[in-house]
Amino acid sequence: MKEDADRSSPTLSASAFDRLRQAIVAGELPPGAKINEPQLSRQFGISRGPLREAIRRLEGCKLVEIRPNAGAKVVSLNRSQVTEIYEIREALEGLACRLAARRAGAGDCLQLRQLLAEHEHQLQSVDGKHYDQQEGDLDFHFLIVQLSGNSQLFSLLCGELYHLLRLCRAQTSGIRARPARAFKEHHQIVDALERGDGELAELLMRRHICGAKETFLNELNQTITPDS
Amino acid sequence: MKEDADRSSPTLSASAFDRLRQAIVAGELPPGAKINEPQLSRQFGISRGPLREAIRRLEGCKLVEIRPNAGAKVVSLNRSQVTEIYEIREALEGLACRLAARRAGAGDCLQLRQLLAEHEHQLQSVDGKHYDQQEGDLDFHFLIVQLSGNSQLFSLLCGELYHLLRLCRAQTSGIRARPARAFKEHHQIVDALERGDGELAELLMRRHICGAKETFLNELNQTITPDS
DNA sequence: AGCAGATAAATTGTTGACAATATGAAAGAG
DNA sequence: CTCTTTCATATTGTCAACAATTTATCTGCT
Repeated sequence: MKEDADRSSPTLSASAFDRLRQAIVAGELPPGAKINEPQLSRQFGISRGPLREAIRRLEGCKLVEIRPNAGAKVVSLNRSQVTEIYEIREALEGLACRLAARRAGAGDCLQLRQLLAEHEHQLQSVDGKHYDQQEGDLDFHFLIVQLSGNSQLFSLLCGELYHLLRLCRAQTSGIRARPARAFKEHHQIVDALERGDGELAELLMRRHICGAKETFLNELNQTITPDS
Repeated sequence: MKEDADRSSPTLSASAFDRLRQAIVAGELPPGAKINEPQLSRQFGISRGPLREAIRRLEGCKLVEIRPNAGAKVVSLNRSQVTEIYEIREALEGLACRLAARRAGAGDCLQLRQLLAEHEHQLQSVDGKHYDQQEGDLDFHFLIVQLSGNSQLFSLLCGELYHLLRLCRAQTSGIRARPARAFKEHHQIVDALERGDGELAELLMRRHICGAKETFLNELNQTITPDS
């Protein structure tokens, strides 16, 4: 949580929302952490009014839980809840892929390939940056959701679910498994998109996410086990 | 928008949230309507602080759109956006059905049948109450989502999407088509759930929602066409 | 010592006032 | 007459203080 002044956001409430969300998904405010309004208002140099509005917006993203008269806490997800999120993600990104296959042009697929190439390059050169590979993975999925053309789906996945996923990932050690396999699967998905094969693209994406779920659950097992 | 004092909610903000959401999904605050803070705060007899918090929560439900320094408006969905929502709903409720088939016991299915019987009875007796049939339809879907056991899915569908659907329905004339067909499809879905056939239950639910989408889009065409 | 209840501190909920911005109306130029 | 500019109004954004509730601390009793 940096103490920098303002991120040139139109309103203090929006700025606080951005900063808080960033702090949460980065793990600086770990799951279960209490949201202390006086402390944060001092830290951000703003009043409690806009801060509370930001917290209510975070509640809408399901990143914090508010208990009346007892304040807000960063949401803490146990294994079954993480599984639930991956189930939802599988269904929604499968849909995104099916839709994207009908709308993606040659340029779109090229953009996807370039993105994958960049990530592959970053991974091969600097081995210490698995962290970025994580964010890169979301970039890929982000782009496909955008290609789907379904704006409601976009706001659901990129506005809520992906942030929840980043929050979950911040809980684990940060050591990523199976980057090579993920790249292969990503390319296969683009293959299907290029052919306009929505059915296959959906199937591949669902499998890809299902595998990611199992990988992540294994990582959770190897991490400390508070189970929240 | 009733002027009654308070609905015994723990906090004024939560109370205002409930009242505003109800007013929106009931069509009392129609799509595109401006959310006037001074007016509503007078109307609710509360200060603007908790009211603003309620509005930020409504934004999280996607029921209002906030433009910085210009206030909030009730969201207005055009045909393509409604289509997008139905696409998402199809994927998510398909998932819900598949999951519910694995968890639903005999008692759960009986409860579903009873619910359907009640609705069928209401429909046959009082013909003027198509309106309730609408809400009853959501009750059925609500129960299935609950049976899925996926709490994240529940909060997504019942906390957000269903309210959006009710908002959309308030735009149309209120004259419901195809109640008989819907009942038949509902029963077929319960049939599949009873047999524990998740694949079939998902397929039937997806078809059911797809049909509901087309019906609704036709109703929209017969209504006035501002297209927002 | 350990626990129950009372007291004090801290935090959340709420309010009304002030500042900044946007909306709408009136006046003036082309 | 239309468009632009200016000004008045209304609304949003923010703040600091107060009230209500919860949490923590400290007694006093068994």
